[in-house]
Amino acid sequence: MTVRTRYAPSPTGALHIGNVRSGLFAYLFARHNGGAFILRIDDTDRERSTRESLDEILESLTWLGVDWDEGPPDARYFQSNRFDRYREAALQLLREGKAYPCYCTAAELDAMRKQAERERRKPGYDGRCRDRTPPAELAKIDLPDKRAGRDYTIRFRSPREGITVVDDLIKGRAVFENAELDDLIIFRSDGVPTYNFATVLDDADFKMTHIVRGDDHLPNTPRQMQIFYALGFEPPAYAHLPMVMGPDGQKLSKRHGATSVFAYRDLGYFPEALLNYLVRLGWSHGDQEIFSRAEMIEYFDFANCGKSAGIFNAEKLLWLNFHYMKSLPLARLVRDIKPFVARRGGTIPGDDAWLEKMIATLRERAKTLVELVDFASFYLNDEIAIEPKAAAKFLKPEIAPALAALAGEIASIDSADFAEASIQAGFARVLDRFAMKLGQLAQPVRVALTGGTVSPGIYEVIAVLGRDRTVRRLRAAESACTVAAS
RNA sequence: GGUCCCAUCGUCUAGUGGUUAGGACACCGGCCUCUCACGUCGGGAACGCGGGUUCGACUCCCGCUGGGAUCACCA
Repeated sequence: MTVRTRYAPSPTGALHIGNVRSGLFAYLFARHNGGAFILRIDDTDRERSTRESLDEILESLTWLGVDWDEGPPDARYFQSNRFDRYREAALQLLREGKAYPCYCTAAELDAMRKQAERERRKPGYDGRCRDRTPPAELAKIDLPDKRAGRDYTIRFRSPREGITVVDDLIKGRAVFENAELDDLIIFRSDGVPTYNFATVLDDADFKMTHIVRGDDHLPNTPRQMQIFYALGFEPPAYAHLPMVMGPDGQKLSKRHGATSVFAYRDLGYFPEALLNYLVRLGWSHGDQEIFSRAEMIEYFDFANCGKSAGIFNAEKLLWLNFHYMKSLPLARLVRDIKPFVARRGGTIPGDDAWLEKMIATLRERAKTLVELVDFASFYLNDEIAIEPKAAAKFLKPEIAPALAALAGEIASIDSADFAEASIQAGFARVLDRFAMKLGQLAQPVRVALTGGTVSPGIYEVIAVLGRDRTVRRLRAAESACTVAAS
């Protein structure tokens, strides 16, 4: 039997990284087994579902490179297009006496819950409408339709005796008393099926073999299995992944700051880094930390998934991003950095080959693309601002002659020969003439060229900056020294 | 509160009855050095508690404690 897994996000908000990790694991399991990965859109809640969220989900997965074999844009993979099927199945259950209409109003239900809570009983539905409709009438019951005056809900008649066993691929065996499962609503009074019902029917119709999802769904599982049975299907295998928590130990949510895939993309993270981070949160392969997509697929299995929740560690993600910053091909970085430069309204004073050289000097100093562009501003902009503190410390009158001399040396280098070696030779002559150590000259030059005291190696900076801009900045710094003196 | 899940350094984890309990992030220190980084070398840091089982438990069982999830006409 070929493995078929699915990822079924609902388009009611951004694609959350805790959530997308479940999708990733489902994806890896399918790919590892040469099976199919299906993307399904759970949009039964038409009030909250938006086109923007759908686009964000699709774009996020594409950016991450998590590709699906079946799913959008194929209309069949949207729950909102399957209402006829849900109605048919619900009617079937009604006819067979496996479901029944419930006439309790939302307000009544709410009151019942509060009452149960006061009396410290379990807050579930007590089943008061379970036998209200005689079996003979059940087959004649129609689905809810408010406009036709049928504003009741349809509940699933859950078995009250026995047990339901979930043999989870990750958590092991969990046994539930059926008496604990109340009769859940499968059709709302507005004629819309609920999640637990639609999901089961989809998983059955699309022949899912393995349900991979967060363990917050574990309590739902016995109910869903019972619906599978009632519908005449065999439940799939389950793999419940532990949750991803925020630093405070609570389920990761928006209030923990950046949590969406888009947020990390816009912060200058690489999809490789995000994927690598996510795959190691709850899964391991010995001591290995760095995984290519091919390796993830090759090694992934549930046996090496942990059972306990993990706390999202932004610093480790940052380190991974840094790792990819240092090791991705320069051509790729050139491509990736452009939108970030554009976003700052900057222009690029060179071609891709020049950009590569620039990035090469910066990549081991920047952990994200945003940082990279920040550091690159002295390369990218014609005008630089000199930090006052740096100027006060390094651009003193005494250094002016040496700066002038260096400007002359640099200016005299033939453009065909303009590289680190010739630049270093120019430095050596100035150092010799003024009897200075490199350290005494490098810092003032650094301030003159970059505006600050921190930068890549000074020869590299000059090589990338180019002769003319270097000379111009050197001369400007020289006069700044003189002005400060007078 | 009921039900279910979970428990190794601060964090992510390796470990599957006998190990000086390993790695990674973060942190601290040395080296390298034109600054900052990178790199490199080294350091501190963990088996929640109590009972069993066993010649021997981080590993198996039970209890406790702690943490989490879930109990919607949301998904």
